[in-house]
Amino acid sequence: MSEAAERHRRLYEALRERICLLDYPPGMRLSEATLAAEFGTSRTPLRRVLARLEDEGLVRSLHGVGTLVTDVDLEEMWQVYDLRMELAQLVGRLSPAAVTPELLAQLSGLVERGAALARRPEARAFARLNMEFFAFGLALTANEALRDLSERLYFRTARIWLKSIPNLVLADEVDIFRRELAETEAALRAGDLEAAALIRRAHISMSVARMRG
Amino acid sequence: MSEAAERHRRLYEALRERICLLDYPPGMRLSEATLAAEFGTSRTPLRRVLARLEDEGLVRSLHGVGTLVTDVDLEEMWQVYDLRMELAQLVGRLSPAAVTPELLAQLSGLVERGAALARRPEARAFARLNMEFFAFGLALTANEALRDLSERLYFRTARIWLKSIPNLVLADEVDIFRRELAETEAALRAGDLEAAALIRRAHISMSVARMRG
DNA sequence: ACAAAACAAGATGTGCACAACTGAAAGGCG
DNA sequence: CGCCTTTCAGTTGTGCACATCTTGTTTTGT
Repeated sequence: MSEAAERHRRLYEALRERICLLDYPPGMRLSEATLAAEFGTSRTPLRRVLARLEDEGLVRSLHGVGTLVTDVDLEEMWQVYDLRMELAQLVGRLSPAAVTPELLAQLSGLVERGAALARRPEARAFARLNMEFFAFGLALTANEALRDLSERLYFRTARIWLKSIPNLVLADEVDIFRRELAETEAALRAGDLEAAALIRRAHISMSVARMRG
Repeated sequence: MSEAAERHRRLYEALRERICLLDYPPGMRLSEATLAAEFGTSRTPLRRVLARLEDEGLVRSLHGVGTLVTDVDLEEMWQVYDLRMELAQLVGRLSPAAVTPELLAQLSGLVERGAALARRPEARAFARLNMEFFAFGLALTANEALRDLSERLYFRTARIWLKSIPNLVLADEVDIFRRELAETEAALRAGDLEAAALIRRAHISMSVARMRG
C-alpha cells in the first residue's frame, strides 16, 4: 500500500473512532486546519478523509460554517438497525467462512476480556470491546460486499448505543454481552455458523428494544 | 442545495453513468485534467468526485499512472449478486411504501417503453430502461439505508450485465424483462409489495444464471 | 547489436494563497 | 433601549504551481 493510502487509512480510522466513541459528539465543529496540524499534514489529504466521512454520513461540511459531526436521527437509526439485523443473519448464509482454531482462539480472548470488563464495568472499554466483537463477526463470512455494507451500517449506528448507555444499567448490559459471547462460542465450537448469526441477530434485536424502551 | 453540491452530483452521476454504460470500459485511463476541462471546472472539484467513485470501487487512482476504471472481478460479482438478491427481497419486508396511483402510472410508463424496446431491441436503451426500473424498485421501500445500499450494489454490478449481453440473445432478454414488468405490475395492482420483491429477486437470480451459463 | 542508464512526458498527490461564505459581535441610529 | 447595518474573524471551496511517481523513449557505453 502506498504511503499516501496508509496515511489516509490512519486518519480515517482515527476520526471514525473519535466520532463513534463520542469524543467528537454530534454537532461538534471540526476544523480542517486544526486537525491537519494535529496529524502533521496539510489540509488537502485531510479533506480527502473528511469527504469520505461525509459520504458515509458521519460528518457534514457546510461552506463558511465548518465540518459538523452529524446528529443521529433516531427514526432513521431504527431503520438502519432493521437492516443490520438482516445483514447479521445473512453472515451465516452467504459464503460462510471456515471455523478455524485461530478464530476460536480470538473469540476466547474476547470472552476473557468480557470477564475483565464485568469485574470493572466501564462504558468506553465496553464500546471498544463491542467494536472488536463486531469485527470478529465480519470474519465469519467470505462475502466481501456483505462485510463492507455491514461495517458501513455498524459505524453509522455505533454512536447511539454509547449515547443510550446512561439510560441503561451498565452492569446488566455487560452481563448480556457476555452471554452473547458465550452463546456465540458454543455455536462456533459446534461449527454452526448460522446459529452464531441468529444469535447475533437476536441480540441486536433485543438491544434495540432495550434502547427504545 | 448549494451550487457546489449540485455540481458534485452532476459530475458524479455523469461519470457513474459513463462507467456503467461502458462508455468508459474497464481499464480505461481517465485524465483528471481532460475531464476537468470538459466539465468546465478545475481539477479540485473533479478530484472530489473521483475520490467518491474510488471509495465505491468504480475507479482506482494510481500515483503517476492515472485514474483507471476498475475491472469487474467475476467471482466477487457473483457474491455481490447474492447480496443484491437478499436486499431486493428485503424491499418487500422492511418499511414497505404505499402503492400510490403515481407509482402505478410510472410503472405503466416503463411497460410501454418495454414494448417499444421489443419492437426495436437495442442494448444501450435496454440498459437505461433497466436502470430506471431499478430506481422504480427502490421507491417501494421507505428504508433509506436499504435504498442506499441497494443502489451502491446495483451500480457495482451494472457493468457486467451490459458486458454479458453479446453472449445472450438480446430479444430474449427483452422478452424476459417485459414479463418481469408485467408480473410486477400485477403484484402492485394487488397491493402485494412482498410479491413484487420476490419477483425481483427471482429475476435477478435467473439473470445471474443466464450470465454464468 | 544490445543492455543499461538517463531522459522526457504525463499522470496523480500536496501545499499554499485566495475566493466565497457564514455567524456573531460591534457600532450607529431612530 | 431596540433594531438594523456594518465589520470582522474564521471556515470551507477553488485554482494553481510544484512535488512525486510511473512509463516509454532515447541516448550512451561496451
